[in-house]
Amino acid sequence: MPELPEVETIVRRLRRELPGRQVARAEVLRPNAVRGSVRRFVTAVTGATIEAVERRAKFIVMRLSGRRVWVSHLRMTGKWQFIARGGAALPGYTRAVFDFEDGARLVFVDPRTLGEMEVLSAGAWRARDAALGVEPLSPAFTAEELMTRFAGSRRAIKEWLLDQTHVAGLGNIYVVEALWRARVSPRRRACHVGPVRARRLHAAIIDVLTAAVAKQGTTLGKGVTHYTDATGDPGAFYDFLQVYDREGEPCARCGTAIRRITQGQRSTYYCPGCQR
DNA sequence: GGTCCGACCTGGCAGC
DNA sequence: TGCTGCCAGGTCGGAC
Repeated sequence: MPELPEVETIVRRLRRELPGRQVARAEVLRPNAVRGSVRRFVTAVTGATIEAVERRAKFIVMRLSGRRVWVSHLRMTGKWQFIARGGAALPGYTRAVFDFEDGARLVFVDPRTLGEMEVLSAGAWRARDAALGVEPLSPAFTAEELMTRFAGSRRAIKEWLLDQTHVAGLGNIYVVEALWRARVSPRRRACHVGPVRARRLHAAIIDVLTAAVAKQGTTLGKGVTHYTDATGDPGAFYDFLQVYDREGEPCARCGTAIRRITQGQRSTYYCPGCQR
């Protein structure tokens, strides 16, 4: 599922292709791919030039001419695919198509149709941005800041880390992996994560995200619902996962069988032997 | 204000 | 082989 490393991989690919291109035609095939009025959205992107492609948390942010911002979120199964002029036909589950003046296309594909996009004013995007938490791969993300924030919450640390208003961009896979690396139990209350564990967790979050970005993210399986980047390539980080999707396998650190529990209606994988 | 939980959505897969 | 029902999970909104 697209989390920070997967979205970053897609953004890096789109950044090579999109800046400077003008949208000649926009077609929304499934209305719920757009938040709000489809007609207004199509009017806003048609004729606009993409000036920059950025990532914020799990959002893909395309800066448009006219100080507008095209924001998309892939949710579970969304994908952006760039198709060069004369390239492949539209993939299955295409939800929106954007034709550029030079014949290239940008296609939004989403089998489970939870992904969505919208065009915002620069001011509206700034407000949305301000509500998101710190970027974990930025200098602003420090162990001290993390410790201070932990102190105010009795939530389980795993659920706390998934809250995008705290640390932006983390999702289920990388939270689970970071907790394993830091030897912190996912059930421990945030306010009971002391300085030693907080520093380990801070380092583990940076390490696991950096490693996953280097491997172009994680693809869990095959099929249309699994992550691929903007050119259709899968991520290669799956083999480096230590606990996620490894229920019953021995922990690489202590040999205890990896356990799966449910927290906040989501699967959590952890080692009951060495995560405390 | 913080926390919890259902809804959204549909492909994949296990079980029968 | 075909059908049924559960599972996956990021975000939002409502309830407590």
